[in-house]
Amino acid sequence: MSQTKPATKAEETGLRILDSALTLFRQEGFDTATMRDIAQKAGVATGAAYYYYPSKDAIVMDFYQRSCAEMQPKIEAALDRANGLEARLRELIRVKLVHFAPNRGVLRALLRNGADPKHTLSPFSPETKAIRDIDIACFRRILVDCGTRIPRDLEPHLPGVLWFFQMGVIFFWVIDESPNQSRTAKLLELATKSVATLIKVSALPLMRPVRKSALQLIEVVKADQV
Amino acid sequence: MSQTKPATKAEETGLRILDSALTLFRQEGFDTATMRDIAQKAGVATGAAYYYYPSKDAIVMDFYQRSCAEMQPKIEAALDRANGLEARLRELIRVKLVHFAPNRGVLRALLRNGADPKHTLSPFSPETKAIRDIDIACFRRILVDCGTRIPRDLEPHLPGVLWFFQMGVIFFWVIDESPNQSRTAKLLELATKSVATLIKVSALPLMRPVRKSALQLIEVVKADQV
DNA sequence: TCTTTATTCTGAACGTGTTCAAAAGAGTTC
DNA sequence: GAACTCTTTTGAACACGTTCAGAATAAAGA
Repeated sequence: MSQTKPATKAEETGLRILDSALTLFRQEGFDTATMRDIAQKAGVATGAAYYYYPSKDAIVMDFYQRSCAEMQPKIEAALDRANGLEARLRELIRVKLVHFAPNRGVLRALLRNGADPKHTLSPFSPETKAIRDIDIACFRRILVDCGTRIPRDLEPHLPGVLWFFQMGVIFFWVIDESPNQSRTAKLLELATKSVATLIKVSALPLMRPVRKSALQLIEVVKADQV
Repeated sequence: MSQTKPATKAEETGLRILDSALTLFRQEGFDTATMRDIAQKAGVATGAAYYYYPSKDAIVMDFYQRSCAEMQPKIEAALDRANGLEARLRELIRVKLVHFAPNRGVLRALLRNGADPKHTLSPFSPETKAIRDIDIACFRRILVDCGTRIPRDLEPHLPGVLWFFQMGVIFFWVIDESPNQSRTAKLLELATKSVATLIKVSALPLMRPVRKSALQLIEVVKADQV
């Protein structure tokens, strides 16, 4: 599980706690696995876990941050491999789902608190801003030289909107209990196609008023996610 | 707060617990108010609260159910008052926001677990199905004689989609910390207008393929919300 | 080497939601 | 009224996340 070499002893203990936690989360779920279990499995006292992580949620947070870092190269590869707006969008999201797949239950704990930006977890919180910015940058990269003309007025907001769309898909995936999450696969297929078409169509001169309305909406929604 | 006459003594105790809980929830928030506080304020032992409510969440659930029942007449009035698809949709949602306003924090606790249908709370859970069905029926009522032609293929699904849209607005409202939730007001204005336009446009013969795509998407998403 | 300081770890304790065996009432039957 | 059932109420106890005063260990300076 831990791919980095443990430099110091303390660092090694921290990783052992993280690994124990993730293993238990996978085996019995986030809620069932107790901090006492995690500490015991890591061979330390209960309190030690709190020396490394300020809370149980913080473990999930750390997992999330590490996952996003690990994913970056895979995402680069996917974007090189795929051509065109639709394929790139779909593959980018697919990479994330595949990467998170073994820890789907852990991710559920992360998204449990929905979009409440006041909660530490939640992809909208200030704590996750750094990750969010990197993420959104990926969506900006999707758009350059993708073969689809992006309307000037829409362009600066589109990465954020696509990121939001991605969050919707991930959210759906996390609570999707169909065998092998096949419904999410279908959704991803259909939804990316629709999104790509929508963007293409929105570039038509006739669609200017529609774009205007959409932009107004985006403005209102974005106001707090500074 | 309690408007119904307490028939039996037990019923009266139950209501006292509910009232105490809601008062404390409003005063100090759902998390800060403890079951011990609630019981004490109601003048009973801690365990008594659990004789009437199986859990702290269940109190919020009861509040939600009662609220929805109380709201029904107000909704009827709003639908009589308003004409046209857009106005009806907007007023229906506005009635709900106004009614919930004093207990916005309580509703936040309800929506905290997002869309996880496995959680007892959550507007998607089996426990809330009854309320959901009544709610969706209201949106069906919006559509009849609203002056807008609804496409045949879209018509059976539209009430559910509008209900979902409403949930989105409520969710936004619950986490909206702008003064007097003015951002939600703006969002409601813009979003209902867009939705109404979208429905009108979707009726054009030219839009048949777009409708098809949308319907496929709806099919996939609806599969679990039996 | 022997202090002194900083880091790492311990385990008891707190407050929380929740459970439960048993007590207290309230009705009903003889 | 006494015995018996059913409903209501109690308060101690449990498991959990979390805190914290202090012990153990490591690092640094004399």
